[in-house]
Amino acid sequence: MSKNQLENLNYLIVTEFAKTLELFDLSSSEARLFAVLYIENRPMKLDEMGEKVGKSKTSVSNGVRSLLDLNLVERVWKKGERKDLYQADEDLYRKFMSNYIHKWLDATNRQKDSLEQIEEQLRKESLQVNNPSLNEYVDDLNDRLIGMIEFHKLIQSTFKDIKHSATSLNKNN
Amino acid sequence: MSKNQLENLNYLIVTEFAKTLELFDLSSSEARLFAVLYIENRPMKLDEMGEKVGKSKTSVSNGVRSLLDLNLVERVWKKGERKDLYQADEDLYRKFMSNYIHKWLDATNRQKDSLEQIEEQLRKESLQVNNPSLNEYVDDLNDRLIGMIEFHKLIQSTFKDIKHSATSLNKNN
DNA sequence: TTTTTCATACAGTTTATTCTGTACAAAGTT
DNA sequence: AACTTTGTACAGAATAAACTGTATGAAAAA
Repeated sequence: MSKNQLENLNYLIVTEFAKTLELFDLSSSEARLFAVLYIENRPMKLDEMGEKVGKSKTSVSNGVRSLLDLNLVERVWKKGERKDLYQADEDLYRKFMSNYIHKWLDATNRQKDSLEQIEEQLRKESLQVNNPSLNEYVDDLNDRLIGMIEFHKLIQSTFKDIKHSATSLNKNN
Repeated sequence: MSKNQLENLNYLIVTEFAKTLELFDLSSSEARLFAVLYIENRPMKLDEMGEKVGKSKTSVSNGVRSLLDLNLVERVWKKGERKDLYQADEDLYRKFMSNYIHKWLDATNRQKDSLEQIEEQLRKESLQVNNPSLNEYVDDLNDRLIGMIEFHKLIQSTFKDIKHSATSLNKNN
């Protein structure tokens, strides 16, 4: 097997892996960048990454910062090295999955709160409605609100389950 | 409470609900469109929806078709009505969650297969490598591949758990 | 201190996505 | 058959996202 063939395989792997990472709401560039960092398995410089993903240094700099913000990549210090070095977190599952679950739980919690607040407001003000057709409209609206809130609760309970399943999986490793 | 105030609440609810729906990979327009259909709780015509979401008929037509493709909305027939009528599926949780879970399972399965295929290819061809430095590279690459495949397995096992949890939730309703 | 090397802010460009208006074909009405 | 009404294909406009090259300031090297 030639070096060329190996580089080809490397390229394929990066491409496939990046597709999976996009499912976690990374942009395609971010996904590819992380995939490269992960497969190289060593601290890399901006220009090295730029070379590998075929993007400008500015672009890679932005990408790396996103990944840093998401806690998927860390900056590494090496004696006598002037350029910044970055490397991918090893623990794929924990980083990606738990990030993801928390994102869902946060978001649905926030939105459920908003809806419940609206529900309360609706309940309060509906007492002052005498017009029968308006009253009916309020009731309908309230039904729908309840449906939505229930939906949010179900999502949350599902993701809480995942959360537990996820942490127990981690324990077994 | 005035009719105007109610419309205002309605607007707020749609906005909040749409945010949640975007988490399921709907575009913001699709999300808003579904939210409107759901809150109205009745079959709606294209122009009515266009009015409510403030978009052109063409735009709504495209949006509705996307939602139809995703099985989130259905076309409804009504006697003596020339225009098409569409309404939102009632069962939010089942439609959105199970769609979503299957999407994950499908995608990760496909990508895991690709990676395993590459792994096999690597294993076969690596037997013909004599150059020591290339050999090391092959081993490193293989390690990384194994890490990725493991990652995919963990994701799958997590989503299979959710799938069960989700279906049991449904039984209790 | 001067010079070099680096990361990133910024502005402008390219590319991709979303939306609109017109046009047309299919179906309904007269 | 002639005329309306309706949904959507299509092409172009508007908007948003991603990328690039230049410029700048901070830090290291000379």
